[in-house]
Amino acid sequence: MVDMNANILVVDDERDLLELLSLNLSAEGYTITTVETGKEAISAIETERPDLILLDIMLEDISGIQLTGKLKNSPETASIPIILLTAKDTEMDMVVGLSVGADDYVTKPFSTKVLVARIEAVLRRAYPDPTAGHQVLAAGDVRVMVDSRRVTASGESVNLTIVEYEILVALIRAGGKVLSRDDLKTHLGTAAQSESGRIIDVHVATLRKKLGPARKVIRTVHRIGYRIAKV
Amino acid sequence: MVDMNANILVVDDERDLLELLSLNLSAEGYTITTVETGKEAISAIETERPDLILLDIMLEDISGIQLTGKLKNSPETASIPIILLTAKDTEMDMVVGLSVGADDYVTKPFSTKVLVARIEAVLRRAYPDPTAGHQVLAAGDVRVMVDSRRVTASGESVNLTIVEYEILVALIRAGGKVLSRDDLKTHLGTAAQSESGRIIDVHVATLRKKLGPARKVIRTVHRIGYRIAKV
DNA sequence: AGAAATCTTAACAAATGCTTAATATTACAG
DNA sequence: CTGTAATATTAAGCATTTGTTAAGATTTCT
Repeated sequence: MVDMNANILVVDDERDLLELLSLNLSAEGYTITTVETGKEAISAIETERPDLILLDIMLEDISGIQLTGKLKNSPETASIPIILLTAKDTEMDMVVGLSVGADDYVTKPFSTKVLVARIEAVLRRAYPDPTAGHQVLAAGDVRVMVDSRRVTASGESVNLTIVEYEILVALIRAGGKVLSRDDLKTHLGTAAQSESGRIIDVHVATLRKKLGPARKVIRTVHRIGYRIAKV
Repeated sequence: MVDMNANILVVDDERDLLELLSLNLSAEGYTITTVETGKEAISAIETERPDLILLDIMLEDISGIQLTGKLKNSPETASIPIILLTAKDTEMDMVVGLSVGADDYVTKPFSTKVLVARIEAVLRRAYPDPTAGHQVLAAGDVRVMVDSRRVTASGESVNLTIVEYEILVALIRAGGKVLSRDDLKTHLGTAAQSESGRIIDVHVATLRKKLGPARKVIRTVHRIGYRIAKV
């Protein structure tokens, strides 16, 4: 379970259903907030910051689909998963709902068991286990996401070429140890020939340029090579 | 198991077989109703509303095939799955039976084990697990409804070929991790052969074209492969 | 079997980035 | 402080990689 205490907002204009859900979902360990109209929902989202929204497709003041579109188009709320509650006979609406950005739907009537299963599936998808973490290399303000080969410097995303990337990773993995230009060439596979000398210098130059202010993590060691600054 | 307590109607004019099935299937946890004629079957279907019908192809008053056609043509009964029981020497009939709408067939004589396996397979197909949920994959403005294999880009429905779809899903499931062209070929099963490399490029091109403005969710990683932008 | 859709191959155009070379700047010895 | 060697930077040519298109091969559907 991702978050046993997920904060769920239920939006529906049937009081009976609200009461029922409130009771059953609380019993499952969720924190429930209920509102009856789209307007109330919007303000509740701001104040409660729910982890998940259960949204009836038919509300009094606005359609659940419109509200979904609205929420999914706003950067602050786009990441909040939404499960639509629909009647069986509104399958068309449901398809539209999904294409507008809803994460799942459940047709009424539904059992608590089914609903809880869906809720957990959606939560699991929306909030992946952070402990499963992807490998991240870091040096100073520079971070390297190994899986996706993405690099950030001072929080900014940076686009490195394969050579620049390999040089950076080799240096960080060396953990402060000095790597000679030949060492680096070896890491690049281009090692064997090691003909002309200035290649690495050029790549380091472009790498530093792209790193911007964070460039200081790459230190030159005169007559020896390069190393990562441990700070 | 979808429904351990499925209600099964057995229609056959051999009493011995009825008794045998009744015994064995009850032991497997199913609720069994048995009748000997087509006429009885029709009234039993109305009163019992069975989840599955085991139907002998040769009855006294009506052929199992005719009955199948009748049931599959009536809206109220069309969704009830039917397994035909046939003798080995009536293979022709069996083919006709399937074309009329039967869901499966078993040739006599059969073991309980085989029959139960078929029953469960058919039930699983007819009554999918409601807790399985309707998974939706998302990346930027691209959404994939896994159930229906439908894809939308910027809200517009998009028609993808199998290969394009598989590439898209593989990339999204990778969650931003870079997939090499070989990785993608593996996902397509076309991995082993197909030496020349440009295939994936072409499919990615057509995929991007179809995605329109949302094409930017597929990023090229030079010399490595492709990945999904986590926008 | 014929038609339509899809997959694959091949070719060329465009872009990317590696490398070279030429020039500017910095580090270090004396 | 000055000269020399080492390093940094920049720009441009060239090779590789990728994007795209169209035609042929294959599969699928009717």
